[in-house]
Amino acid sequence: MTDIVTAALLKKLGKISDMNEDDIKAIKSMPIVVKQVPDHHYVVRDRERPSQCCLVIEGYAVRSKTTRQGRRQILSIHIPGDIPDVQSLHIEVMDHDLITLTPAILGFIPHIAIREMHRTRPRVAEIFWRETLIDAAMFREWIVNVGQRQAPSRMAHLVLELKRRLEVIGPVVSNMFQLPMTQDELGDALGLTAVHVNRTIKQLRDGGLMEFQRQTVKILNEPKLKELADFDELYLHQDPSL
DNA sequence: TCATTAACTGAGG
DNA sequence: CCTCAGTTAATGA
Repeated sequence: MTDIVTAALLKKLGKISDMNEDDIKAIKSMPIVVKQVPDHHYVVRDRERPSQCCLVIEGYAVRSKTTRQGRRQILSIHIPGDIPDVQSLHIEVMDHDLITLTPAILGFIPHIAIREMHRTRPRVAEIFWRETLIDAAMFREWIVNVGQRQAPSRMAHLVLELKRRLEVIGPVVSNMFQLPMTQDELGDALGLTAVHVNRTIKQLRDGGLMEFQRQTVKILNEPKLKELADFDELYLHQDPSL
């Protein structure tokens, strides 16, 4: 398996933990089936019982849930290096959907292989544990965001979180990065209507805080944006020594 | 199809 | 009375 498949994953895990060479070797030697999928492709659906986990190698994906009335809540945004459905390893039935935002390259890893790696390399199991708990911390922050913050803070928070996470794996250049979501999709993530998302983006732009054009975010005034967002990156736990 | 903007509305502080 | 956010509608890219 070429290293590009696990490159982003290893960068991220290296950031949140101290791995040794054997841990890295074990992760690199997992049997991974790589597939290309189109944008807005359902990778796994609510109620399905996958026998493998999905590693995002290239592209973006979201986890979401849709109510009977057809209203969708986007629960999390996933970037290369993420294993969004790692919970399926120990919870058989999916309770939400996993959908690509962009054309994506995904790696599928059989549950059996991950379980075996966890048995032979307990340290890797601990690192996956830590990663999963950080995932939970991000959900807590997401709840606070959607439940208690006003629209401009919500938007600013989402943008800053994504920037921090993307920086670990690479693609943030001169304060710019890809946010491949329509304003309607951002609304589903933030609990706002698309019209209000548009108003909010305009407000942030007029305030000189950030720009959002053709799926690209440019952060113009990060200190002000952080203050507005009430952004404290502790919850990302990217530095294991803290 | 998606983004933009205005006008209006109601809830709630 | 003011702020925030949803709805509707018109317009443009």
